[in-house]
Amino acid sequence: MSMQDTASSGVALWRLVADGIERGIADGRFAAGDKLPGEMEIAETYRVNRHTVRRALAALAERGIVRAERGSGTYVEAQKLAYPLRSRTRFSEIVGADGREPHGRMIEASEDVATRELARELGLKTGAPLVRIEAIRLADRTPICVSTTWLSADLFPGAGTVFAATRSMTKMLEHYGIGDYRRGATRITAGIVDATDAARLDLPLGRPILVVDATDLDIEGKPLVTKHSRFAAERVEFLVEP
Amino acid sequence: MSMQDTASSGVALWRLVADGIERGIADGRFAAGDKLPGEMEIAETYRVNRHTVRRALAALAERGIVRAERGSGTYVEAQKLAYPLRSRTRFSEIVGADGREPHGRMIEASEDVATRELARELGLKTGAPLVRIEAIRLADRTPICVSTTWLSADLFPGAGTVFAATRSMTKMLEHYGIGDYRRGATRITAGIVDATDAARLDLPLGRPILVVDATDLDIEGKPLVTKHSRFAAERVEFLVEP
DNA sequence: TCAAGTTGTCTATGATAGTAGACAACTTGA
DNA sequence: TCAAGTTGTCTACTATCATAGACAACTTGA
Repeated sequence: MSMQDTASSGVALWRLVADGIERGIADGRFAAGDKLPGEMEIAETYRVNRHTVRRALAALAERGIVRAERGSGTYVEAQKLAYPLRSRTRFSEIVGADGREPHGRMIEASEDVATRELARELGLKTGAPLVRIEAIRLADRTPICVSTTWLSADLFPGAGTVFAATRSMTKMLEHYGIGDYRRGATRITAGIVDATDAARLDLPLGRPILVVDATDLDIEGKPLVTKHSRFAAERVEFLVEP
Repeated sequence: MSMQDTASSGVALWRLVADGIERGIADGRFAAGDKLPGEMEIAETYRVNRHTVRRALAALAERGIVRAERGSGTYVEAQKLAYPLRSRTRFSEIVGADGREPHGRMIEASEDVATRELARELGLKTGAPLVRIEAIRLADRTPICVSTTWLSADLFPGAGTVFAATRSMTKMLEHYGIGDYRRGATRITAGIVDATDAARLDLPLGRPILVVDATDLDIEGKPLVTKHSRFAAERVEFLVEP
């Protein structure tokens, strides 16, 4: 296939190759540490020029998924981020412990009112005013999860602005005088990524996600925030320790 | 956003715009028959050049999803023709019920002899003389299907000429004294349009077609005609009712 | 009838995408 | 040591992608 003799789909060839290799890693055809086929061999299997393969591998290397070694080969880097689920769960600490650099960014903040479920989680009344924050978290340049966070608009006025500035849930809570907090109940399910999250997580459509619903409590056990997070399943591994 | 100032994702801008518009149609923000915003307005909402919008609209028009009218605007194309598969299936009635005007036209008629399969379908002997009719059916000006019809040359002499004049299978059968008929077995498969049918259906090459093989029977259950029809999949939706 | 707004077409320019070939630099195993 | 195989880099060429501006052709409503 070439761009010259087929109708263009609007998706670059190198992207198709990169997605193919990434899928191979995600579903275990290539394990962490494995050597990928040579660039020429990949080029032949995809019927594509070697330079196009190199473009695909460069994109994967940029995201830390593979690593090229001159003279030797290209190896699968992608070890899943080990994400322990403890009562004290801080994204930045977990990523830092993995030797990677944590980043956070707010996508959107808005006013909302509590549904019955949200009110129960947060210990508020149905219809109580809430702040809803959509945020994304990354390790190095790789998106790990997107999460929707709700918290009381009465207790945390202007929380969206504060979070946008601090880029950290922990620092945002400190701003309101919350020195420490801990994880309450955590529910884990799985699903398929939707189009919006796919774009945010830089995932192809149809990939599995880990869905985590959790509420953080203050030291007295009073609910502070409740979150609905979607993790790229292929980039993270939850560790539940007794 | 432009290819110049952001890291490329490997997905063309026009494709993102086209996907966005298509999603808008799919989730009902634009209904069938609606006028889309002007090209300039779309360009502004997506922060993109008008030519890029035109590329996106061209791709959608190519697939029959929108239709541009010079000087007026770009409109969401009619929804798929709902085509119920009942024992009494008349193209003209189905199209009329959809508020559109049915048309038929003979492309070609020729003498033929029955293969074993055709003979079995029509209750004739292998090698029996047949009339073969190629015809096209349209709703308003949109081609819906092309079909090849075989019927006995002994029972229906000059059928090709009669069909060319009446432009209707029902009227042609009336000419031979057949007042009513009903649909026998119907087999549905799908395929890719070939060059000949593509030209007749005004379809780009590579588009999917619904292939229907069916035999019509008289009121006593005796086979009258057998047909091999190819429907433009993007213009029709079969409804199977219990 | 006419002005405003719409799609269609043309030219032009620069950045990306993809192919092609050649050679350098390096690793591995015999 | 050496040949084979690997990744890295360079040049060259073509097609596509995206932007920009101008104007033609057409529709609509006042």
